[in-house]
Amino acid sequence: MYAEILIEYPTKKIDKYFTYKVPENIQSKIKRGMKVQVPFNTKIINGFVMQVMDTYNAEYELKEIVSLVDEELVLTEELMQLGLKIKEDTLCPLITAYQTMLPSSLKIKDNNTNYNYYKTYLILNKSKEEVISYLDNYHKQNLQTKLLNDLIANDKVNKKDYSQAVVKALKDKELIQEIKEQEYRINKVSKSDLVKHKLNEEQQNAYDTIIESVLNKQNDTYLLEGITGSGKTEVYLNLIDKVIKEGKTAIMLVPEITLTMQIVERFYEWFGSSVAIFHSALSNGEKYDEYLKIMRGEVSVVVGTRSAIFTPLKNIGIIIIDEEHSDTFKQDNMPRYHAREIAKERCAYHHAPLVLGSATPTLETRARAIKGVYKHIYLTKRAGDGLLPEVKIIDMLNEVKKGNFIFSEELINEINKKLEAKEQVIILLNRRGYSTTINCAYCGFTYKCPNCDITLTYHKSTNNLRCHYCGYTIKKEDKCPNCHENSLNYLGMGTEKVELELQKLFKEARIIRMDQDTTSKKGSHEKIIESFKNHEYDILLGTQMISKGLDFPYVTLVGIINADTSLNIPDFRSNEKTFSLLYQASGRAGRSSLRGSVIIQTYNPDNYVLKCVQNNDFNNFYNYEMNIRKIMKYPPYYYLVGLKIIANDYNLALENANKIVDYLKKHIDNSSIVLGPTTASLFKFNNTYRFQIVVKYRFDDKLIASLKELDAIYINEPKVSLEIDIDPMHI
DNA sequence: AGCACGCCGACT
DNA sequence: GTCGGCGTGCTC
Repeated sequence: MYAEILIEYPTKKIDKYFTYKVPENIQSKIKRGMKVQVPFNTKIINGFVMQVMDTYNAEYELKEIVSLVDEELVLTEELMQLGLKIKEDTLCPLITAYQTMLPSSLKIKDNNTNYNYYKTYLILNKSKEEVISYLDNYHKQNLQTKLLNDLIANDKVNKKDYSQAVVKALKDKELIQEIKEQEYRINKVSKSDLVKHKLNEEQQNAYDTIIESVLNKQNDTYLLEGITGSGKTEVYLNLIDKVIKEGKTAIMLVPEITLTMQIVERFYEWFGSSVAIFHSALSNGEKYDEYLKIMRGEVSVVVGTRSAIFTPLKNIGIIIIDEEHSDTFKQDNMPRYHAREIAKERCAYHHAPLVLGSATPTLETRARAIKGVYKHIYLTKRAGDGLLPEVKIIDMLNEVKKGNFIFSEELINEINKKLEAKEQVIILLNRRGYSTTINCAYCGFTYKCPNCDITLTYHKSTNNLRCHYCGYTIKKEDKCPNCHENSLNYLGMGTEKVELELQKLFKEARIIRMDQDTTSKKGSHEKIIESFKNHEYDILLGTQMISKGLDFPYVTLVGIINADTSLNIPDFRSNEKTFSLLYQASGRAGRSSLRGSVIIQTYNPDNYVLKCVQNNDFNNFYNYEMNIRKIMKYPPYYYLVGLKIIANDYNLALENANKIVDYLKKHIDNSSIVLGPTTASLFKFNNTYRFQIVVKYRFDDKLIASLKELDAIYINEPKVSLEIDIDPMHI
């Protein structure tokens, strides 16, 4: 008997199967998808069984498999096939695809840690009658008596509840013994007095439509487009409830669990121990446990982030992706997969519907829904009595003239009012883009590429501005070309500075800040959110992380400082991102019966994106932005591929980048557009130089083959590496 | 990926 | 004369 083995090394150079002999003692157990140990070159390493064969024509002596690593862990046939698909779609080594499906504790690589978690219990070693008669003759009222009585009443007790000495004494008397039981680290039970909100008409309608697909085993994709606060979660909960009652399972993906703890709690309340959660903030042991529960078929629902899409649930009845526009669903290292695409595959396999939920879906998704590829369901009303907030746009140009650089008069007045009324305020400060962009402190002017409509990136060494899509370059002037002020070196402001300023203006206010610095510790997210929710603070100041999914009933004002910064990020999606960010942030205001208001400060008060946010008008924004995408040939009208050429030597990188451009232009369809090479957004990083090429295409059956060809060439190129990102989220 | 083999330079 | 630099090639 022989087996084809996929080796653990995640490199394209050995992305193939190696054949081994199967020794007698494991022949009856070995199966496709199992983890084995094999001798490889000079070492013993792990690998996956890809195929078991009775005969094999070897040209030389084959080595033997050493052992099976884990008989319980078998990658299901579904996932085995999914791995091939991922390799095909993202051009990664096959083993990398399988590795990402497994929690790190189970990955195919050397680690022999036993993640099983045991709890030690004490049980009686003699019959209850014997112990009772012992106690009758033993009159001391001490801890030993207490423990024995406890055991008579409860059969088993937790060892940790009693001291080592007491346990030892009774063990020596041979009255008790210890037992170990495997325990899951996370144990939740459902709430018995659960309040289930009655669905409103729209929600009920959405539910009825989608559940039809579940019951008829139809592989439909739905876009559930619901305004903030329209109660999408309630629809999900009801759908999943029904799916479970049908004896099936469900996966629900969320962008970031820490920010979505409120939703997870709802899931625990409904489904208790039938829920497994899965995300990166879990410890390895916790992940191992949750994975084990899923593998053993002990749970029906998995709630988690991107990687949860690979959990080995059987008989999936529905997959839901909440906040489908979030870019966390695309992995930005190998394999560069998008959870939405994986979800489609899995739903097709299980004949189950996929639900994409968002208030601001990506244009790609919405375009498909409008074309009828996806089924489009709207939720247009807030679930409670809440009204959508009133949005005001403040022209910061006027404020700067008055000397207000950070807070406008209007915002200060409104904050004061809210503080007096004992209501809460959220201040959102836009993070600056990672690239160096230049804008004018007085009028907000930014340099844009005339060809790509992308903000230009500043290069200090050459004092010029460059488009990192097409390479367009312009010299930086001293004076702003728009308002002619000498004010072009404006460098935004950080959350800390704003916090200081805020504290100065509102001396009595209790302010809490939430950004990268204050949330680095595990659990700090939840702490900040919890304490703000409990009204221990009046003002929450933070970056984008405060804009998503949170529900604070007493927040009635959201202030957005510097709405422009995200518009200026050099990315074709920056309008979309800005709309979504501001719209989501606005949605934090007035979620209960109190009417909320939103103040947006900007240097571009007439900007279309902001106007659409003001009118809560996603539809209008969509039409406007689709038009730009069409003219500029961006998704969803064109597909994109991003190529990065990385080398330690500037000239080597550039030469190869040029070669690749030539190669592509020669080999791919001439309806496709090749842009670049140009410096990548992180041009010089870690002493390596990065150049970038962007391909825009509509229909090109030669492209993928060419990319594979290039990929194969650069595998054997030691000094230059090539990274290909098909369907990138940003370039 | 990891490791052995191999062919060149400056040292106990 | 040897130790060790890393470039090259192979792994069932």
